[in-house]
Amino acid sequence: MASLTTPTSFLLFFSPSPKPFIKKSSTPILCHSTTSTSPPPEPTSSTSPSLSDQLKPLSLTFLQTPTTPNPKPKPTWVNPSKPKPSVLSLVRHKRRHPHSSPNPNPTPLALLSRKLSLSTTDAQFSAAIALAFPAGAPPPPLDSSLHLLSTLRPWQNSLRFFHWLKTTSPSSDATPTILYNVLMKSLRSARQYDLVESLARRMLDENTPLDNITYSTVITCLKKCQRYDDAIDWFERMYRTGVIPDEVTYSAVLDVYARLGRREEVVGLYERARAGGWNPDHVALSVLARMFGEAGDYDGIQYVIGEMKGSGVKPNVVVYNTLLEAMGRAGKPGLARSLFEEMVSTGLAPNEKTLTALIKIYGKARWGKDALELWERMRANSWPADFILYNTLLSMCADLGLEEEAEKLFEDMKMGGGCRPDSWSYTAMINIYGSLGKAERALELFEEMIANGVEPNVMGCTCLIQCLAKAGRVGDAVRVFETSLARGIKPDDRLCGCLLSVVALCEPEEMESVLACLEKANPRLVGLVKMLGEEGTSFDEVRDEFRGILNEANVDTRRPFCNCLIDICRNRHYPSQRAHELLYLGTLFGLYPGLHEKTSEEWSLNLRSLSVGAANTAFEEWMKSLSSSVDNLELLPRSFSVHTGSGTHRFSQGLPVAFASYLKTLDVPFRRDELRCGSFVAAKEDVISWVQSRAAAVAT
DNA sequence: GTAGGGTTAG
Repeated sequence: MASLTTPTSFLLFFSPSPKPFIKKSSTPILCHSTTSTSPPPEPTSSTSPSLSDQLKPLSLTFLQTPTTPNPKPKPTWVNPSKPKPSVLSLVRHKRRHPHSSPNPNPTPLALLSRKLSLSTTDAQFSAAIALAFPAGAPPPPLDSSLHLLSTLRPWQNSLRFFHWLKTTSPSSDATPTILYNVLMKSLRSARQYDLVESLARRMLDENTPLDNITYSTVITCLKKCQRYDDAIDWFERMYRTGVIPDEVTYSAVLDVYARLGRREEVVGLYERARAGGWNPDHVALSVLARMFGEAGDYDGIQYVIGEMKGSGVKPNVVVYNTLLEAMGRAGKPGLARSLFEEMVSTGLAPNEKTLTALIKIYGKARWGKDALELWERMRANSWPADFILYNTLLSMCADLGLEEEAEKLFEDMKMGGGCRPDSWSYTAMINIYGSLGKAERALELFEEMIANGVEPNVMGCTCLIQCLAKAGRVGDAVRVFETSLARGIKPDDRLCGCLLSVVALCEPEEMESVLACLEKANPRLVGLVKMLGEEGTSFDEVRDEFRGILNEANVDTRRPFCNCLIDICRNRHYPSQRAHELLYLGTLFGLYPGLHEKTSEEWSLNLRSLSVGAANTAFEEWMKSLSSSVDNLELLPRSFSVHTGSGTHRFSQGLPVAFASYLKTLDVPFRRDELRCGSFVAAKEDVISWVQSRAAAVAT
């Protein structure tokens, strides 16, 4: 890549299509397209064709819907020697029923299980088992073995029992599949996922048949540790070895593809199974709904609802919860509300998750009134609440600035039974007081939290530091940071961004103490801050180091980092070109999409996502480019506008006010737009005469 | 807890 020469003006608003210098390789993709918001293309299949690729031609055959009704449909599968290929078996595995009848009293077997569970070493276990099953005595019957395998604790004892069983039974006897399956389930609940997979490999090695239960257990284990590709390998192995998945295994795999974001393949597999005569159940529909919700795909959600109605499945509470969540993600709060009313009217009782999903949706939509009404209705109907629901309500109050309601809820939690405030609850309260500028109350809550033995989390610590610094209490903010670090909080990128903003806004004599905090969290950022302050640092050095830091940072914190660094450069009187260099790089890296727009009617500058310093810097660049346009006699629009937003958002740093006062110092023709809140406008004639008068001033 | 799949938080 050719090195970019240090430009005197960064041509921010001219460069036709800036090529980002971001490494092209893997995960940290910093170069978003600035024009398109469409998701990245689906990953293409690798070396061997995937299962769904192989199934595609068949799927097309099945999915053909004749445009004209065919009076005599020709059966597709006429040759009985060639059975209709099916991707899934419509028959579920029969559940095995133990021979013994249920007994309310602890059986000898249950007592034995307890005794064996006391073992903590191989030797102890061997001794205990030798007592229960003396040499020469018959081995335990299958039912007893199954009971022991699934009830022994901890999982090591299940494994020891399994090994003992294998050594005691004659080697000619194959180990029944069910023993493996039950052991696997036990290991899965102990989160020993790798062990489950190695047991499945052992079954393959010793030719113990794997059935649908084995496969679905292995697949869900791999799913739980995000080894999705391995899960798909096992699924494909089923077909290779002639085991046709049933609906349980099939929906587990649909979920695997869904979590990989391979939506087209999920739909392909789903429709393929539908074409084979399968009627989806609640689980499959939930998987689809979750997937479309995750993607914010409203059409997909409608498809699921259509499938539900079409196949006659009456949604249960889980399906409703998933659909509600999906509606929320797709940004349809009104539809979520009607779906909820539909659910209640069918007589289904909402549970904690239903209500949590709704409160989240109402909060995001800023429907405080609806959220509070729902809360009243919950109490009136005695609908269930848990601490997640309480915390969601508190967070909603924090987002909407509902101080009194939050305090009432928080008191409820302290008084009530099972829902004691935890670090999330305290964080929400600190967030409320912090965003209302009540630094003292926020600090009191932090101290109360620690006094009550609730460990602070990184979010609460960030909120508190932010609010203390805003109140000018930088020393307290530094102390909170030190305390939190000492209590084992691991600073994340958000906290670093928060510290960086304190570096920008604190008094000069406080800067070193804040940088010392940041040094412990992200020394590289401190290095960059120092580099920026030095006269001798070249543009290329800034670019490379800044890019390196951004590539390491969480995507959501990249723009805040850039904003804060620009503020630091301006507030600390760093070399004057620095702020412009950073804004240029930020734009190049795609951190400020849609910064300016041109229509024939109006050219506009959108400063809404910029900090005060970044906004001023961007405005200066923009005015430079407008001057050039005037000088070059370009076709100009009737008006020019700058948008700062109304400043009512909770995180707003008062940009409209700051920008208005900055405008006054500049003597530029922009004036507040009386019609559009947070906008500033100038007419073409005023801009032209301003440019000409400046040129005249320079000439004299 | 006596074989397998889906839903909850900045």
